[in-house]
Amino acid sequence: MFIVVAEKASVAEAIRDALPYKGLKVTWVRGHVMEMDLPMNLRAWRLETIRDIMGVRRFRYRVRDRESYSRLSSVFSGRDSVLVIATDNDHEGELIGYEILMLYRRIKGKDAEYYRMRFNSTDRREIVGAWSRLEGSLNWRWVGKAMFRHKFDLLTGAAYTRLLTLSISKSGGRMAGKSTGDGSGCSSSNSSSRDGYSAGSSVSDAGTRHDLTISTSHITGTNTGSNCTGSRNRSRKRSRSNDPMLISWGSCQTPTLNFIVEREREIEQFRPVDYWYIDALLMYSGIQFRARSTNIYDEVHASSIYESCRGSSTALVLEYKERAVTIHRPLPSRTDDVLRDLVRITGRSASYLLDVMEDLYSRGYISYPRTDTNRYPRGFDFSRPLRAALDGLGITLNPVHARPRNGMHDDNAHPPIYPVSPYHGSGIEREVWEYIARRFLANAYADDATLVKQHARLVTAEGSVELHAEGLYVRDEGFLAVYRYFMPEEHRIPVLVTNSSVDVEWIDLVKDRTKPPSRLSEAELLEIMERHGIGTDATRAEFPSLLLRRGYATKVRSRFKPTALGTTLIDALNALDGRLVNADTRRMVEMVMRDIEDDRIKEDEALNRSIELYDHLLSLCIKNIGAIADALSNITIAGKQGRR
DNA sequence: GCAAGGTC
Repeated sequence: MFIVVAEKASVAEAIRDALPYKGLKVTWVRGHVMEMDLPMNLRAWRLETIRDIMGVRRFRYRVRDRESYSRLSSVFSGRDSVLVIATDNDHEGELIGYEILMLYRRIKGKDAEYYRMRFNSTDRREIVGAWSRLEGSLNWRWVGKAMFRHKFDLLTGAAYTRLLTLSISKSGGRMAGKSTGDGSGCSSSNSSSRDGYSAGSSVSDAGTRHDLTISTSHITGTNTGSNCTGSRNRSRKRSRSNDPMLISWGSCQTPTLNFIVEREREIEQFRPVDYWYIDALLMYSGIQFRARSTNIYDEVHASSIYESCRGSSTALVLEYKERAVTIHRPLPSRTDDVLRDLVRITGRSASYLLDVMEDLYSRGYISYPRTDTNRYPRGFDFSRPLRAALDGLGITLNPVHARPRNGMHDDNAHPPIYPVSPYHGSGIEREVWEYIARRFLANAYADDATLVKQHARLVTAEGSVELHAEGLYVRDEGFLAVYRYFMPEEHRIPVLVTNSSVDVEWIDLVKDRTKPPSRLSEAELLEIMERHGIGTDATRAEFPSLLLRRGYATKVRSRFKPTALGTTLIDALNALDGRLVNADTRRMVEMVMRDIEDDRIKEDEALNRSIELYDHLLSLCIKNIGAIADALSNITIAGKQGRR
């Protein structure tokens, strides 16, 4: 009996439909089954043990999804069961597969046979194809790189967060206290005989060893609380008023906050400058159009120029030019590009929109929504997405071959997002589906658009002041016909002839001043995060919301403004070492992950080397913690009073 | 009570 385990229920269902065979049982988990945590002796938050965190190399692997864990346990206990790992085809899916394998081999023995099934969509043929080419092993380099990231982020995140949080509570900034002890039902009050089982060496393949200790106390214990695995609750959490103040640090959240603080600094330091320009309304063969001079930064000079030309009733055309500009059709849909556009189009937050995509995916309307790929694989079958898009949009198209414009990104795990079946519903789901369908058509079945930019240079009859007029119109609509989201606004000027004369309707002197850059919108923040490799396509959307919950930033007219707490935190850390706040940490993590994947370094050595630097920076923080804590405490106490 | 990564 093959036991096929998918990463989520919706995929399990698709597999069951595609492979309706006897002797095949499909079940599922819900993302990670296990969660990495610090060993028990470091459970308590204490300043004295913070340095020890960085030295941890044996991790506790806790069961986080008890329901999946016990369901799998009982299925694996069947006498002739053989595991087929059907988690997502990416490194995090590989790690989830490893978690499943650990459990399987605890039951079946350390050499028990298993298979890995790889597919990139829940499309029936894709699944049938994957079943026909099962692999005999996990990709251990993928497991290793995912494991490295988990460990690095846990050690650094826990150490810095505890240091910052504990030191401000020491210096009097602590909020109304919640006990940090047990009583939650989540502790290991029931010590099972299997507690402390070490899985490290028993499931290593291909020379890969992972020092893990499985704690089974959650499974066998009498825990009824749901908050042990409550990631759902976490994201709903709004108020911090009853929590002890938490000052968190993380390789993704801190650089994201830093982007917001940096922008605020630019705005604060901005000094506006006054300038003037000549503005004119002109007319040529019955068509009105605007023209203006370049900016003049001196008031006296501007006035004299204006005085010299204000009596003009005509202007002379010095030059008229048209320039064709090609607007390329969009690339295949990657999560990041799609979210950024949809945030602009719908005004909803990226994390919400990703939920909507997840929902459309699980109901079979679009392909897997978390992808970093914007090129189609060789042999990709466009016919079904095409039918889905045309049907769902009510468009007819003469049969033509797909000729997608491909990008350069490939995560080697998922194809771009494409429509799988027509969605005829309404509301935000429809908006999202429609965007994906339209983008699919625009990319693979439409031409680039051609715009024409017009530029005219004129000179006033009196004073000889040079004026410029700009125009824009669409020559070939191309993909814009099906993808109207960011349609350029047409504003034509008449086609002018050199040396001809145009009428001046009025002429004016306008005063203006240079403006500071605006605060970051969510779309801009996401774009910057992506450019710096902060987060993944699946998680990036979460961080802006997290910063709001932590009280590091607020949203003012849908743009991000750092709070005093956020600014103080960044300033204090940045003063010690820029690497504590900028995107370097993440860049390093990404690089090391690539090295592990390409077998240039082993996971344990990668961890030692990377932690070394952040251990050094930690001791720097500890040396200076007095000043950091004072600055933060002043803010948090003031902030607390301010909220009352 | 920590991170970031999955999914719900």
